[in-house]
Amino acid sequence: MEKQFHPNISVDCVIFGFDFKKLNVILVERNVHDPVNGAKQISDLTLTGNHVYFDEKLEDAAKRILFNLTGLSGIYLEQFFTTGDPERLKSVKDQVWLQKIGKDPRERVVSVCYFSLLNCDEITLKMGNRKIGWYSVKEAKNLAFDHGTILGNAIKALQTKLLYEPIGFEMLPEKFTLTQLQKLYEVVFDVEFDKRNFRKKVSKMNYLVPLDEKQKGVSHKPARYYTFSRELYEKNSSAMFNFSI
Amino acid sequence: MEKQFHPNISVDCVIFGFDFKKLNVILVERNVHDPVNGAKQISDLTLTGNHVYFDEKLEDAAKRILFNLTGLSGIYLEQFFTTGDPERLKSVKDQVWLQKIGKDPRERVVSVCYFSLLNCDEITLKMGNRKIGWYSVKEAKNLAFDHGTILGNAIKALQTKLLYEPIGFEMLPEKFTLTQLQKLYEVVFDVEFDKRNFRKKVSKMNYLVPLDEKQKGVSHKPARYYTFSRELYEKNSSAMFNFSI
DNA sequence: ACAAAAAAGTGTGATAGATACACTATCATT
DNA sequence: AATGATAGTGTATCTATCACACTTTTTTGT
Repeated sequence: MEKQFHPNISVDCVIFGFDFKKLNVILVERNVHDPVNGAKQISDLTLTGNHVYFDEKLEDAAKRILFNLTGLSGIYLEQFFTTGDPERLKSVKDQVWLQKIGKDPRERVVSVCYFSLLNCDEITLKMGNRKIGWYSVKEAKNLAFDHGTILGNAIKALQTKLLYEPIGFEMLPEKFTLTQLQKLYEVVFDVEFDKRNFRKKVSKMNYLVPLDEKQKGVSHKPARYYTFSRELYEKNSSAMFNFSI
Repeated sequence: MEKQFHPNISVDCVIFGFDFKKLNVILVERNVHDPVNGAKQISDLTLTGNHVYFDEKLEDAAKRILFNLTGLSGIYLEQFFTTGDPERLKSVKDQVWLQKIGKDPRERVVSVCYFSLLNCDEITLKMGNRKIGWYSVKEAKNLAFDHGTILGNAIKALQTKLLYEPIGFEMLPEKFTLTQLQKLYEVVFDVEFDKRNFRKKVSKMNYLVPLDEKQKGVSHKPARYYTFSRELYEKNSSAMFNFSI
């Protein structure tokens, strides 16, 4: 027996990535062409999401979406918001689209939203026949459905979480430089920090471990690599992570 | 035509209240007696909640629940969590209960959870034939369904929110003393503050307005009343609320 | 080999916020 | 008039934050 999707329950994933320059999010193209003259009826972007199977946990559905997209498991995942008002899929465009992909456009769908964190460079994305890719969050405008609202909430949730917990490292490679770490905080909060003060601050975080290894092949003084030790972090749980800005 | 509940979508409300001594939450008794010998089969407590109507927004359902309970509208309300795993209502007790109240126990129900804030003393609670009342959050153990998890998440959400936004006042009367405000923060975070340092801190919040009015009928030096001015708070939005502890 | 370009890396002084700590003032009750 | 209860207040130390500029190390181009 084929697994069945629940018609009323879906999961959307806001997948953030950092490319050392800006904060990005994975979006998927949504295109509908007029069957007669071939003109574009809809051409915009959606978050990644899917309905849940009848016997599937919400978080497992989010993991499934992430795995199908990236081939990775164990990705950082956090539920942050749920949208489910009766009219959220009722715009003309959205109704046309739902028809096209074979969903009943009359159904009310509650979508439980998760954000997750990736290092942009470490993955290749794939998804059937729709184009998928990284987009700067600053340029991600006019999304389909209520996905603009979801993305806005996701960014706020990411900021709040980043103040209290050391999750920024999820968007960096295993080894990273302090400048990269600083840039990460700068793009998430849309501020700039003074280099010396930033380093003074993170130098108190003893779970940020300097390595005996430096950048190679850069045309300037190579920076030292650091790594995040979750073990050390959890040991000194008294030394709460607090990244007030 | 009678309004119909959506069988798969519900809302639960975690209603916090402060009685100047401890943090409380509204809970409802859930009793089932054996139809033959009258012995108690189930006797525990649930949060307040209900399914949403087909054409009802999630937040409107939460407002409806609050209004039916307290007769009040305009109560502070914040979505914080959604629970919807397939087995969340599948324990024997929960299945018996769902049968009793006329729900299909096989349906999967996603519950979108809101917390709201009240001043305990200002309301009288009512709800059909089930007993309802305030319970100390510290004593709220062994709740029905997955309501223990929901309550735990609600407390964390309340703490996080309370660090960033001036919502504590929602749990106080219009006029309150600084000692009452201090006690509120102490019970929510389960810490103790030094009186002088606490007052030094809040004295910088110019939206906390001292009144020309003091406590009456207390058998000790009467305390000055203060009030929270949302207007002043929003004017000086640059002076971000930040209650780091 | 040398100069230029690019980012890494480093210290100090000033200000603001956090912490620890103890006594006096004012009311009601007896 | 004395007691009990809570309100209300100041100072000294420590820690964190902020503003700010120059030297070091590497590659690249000549």
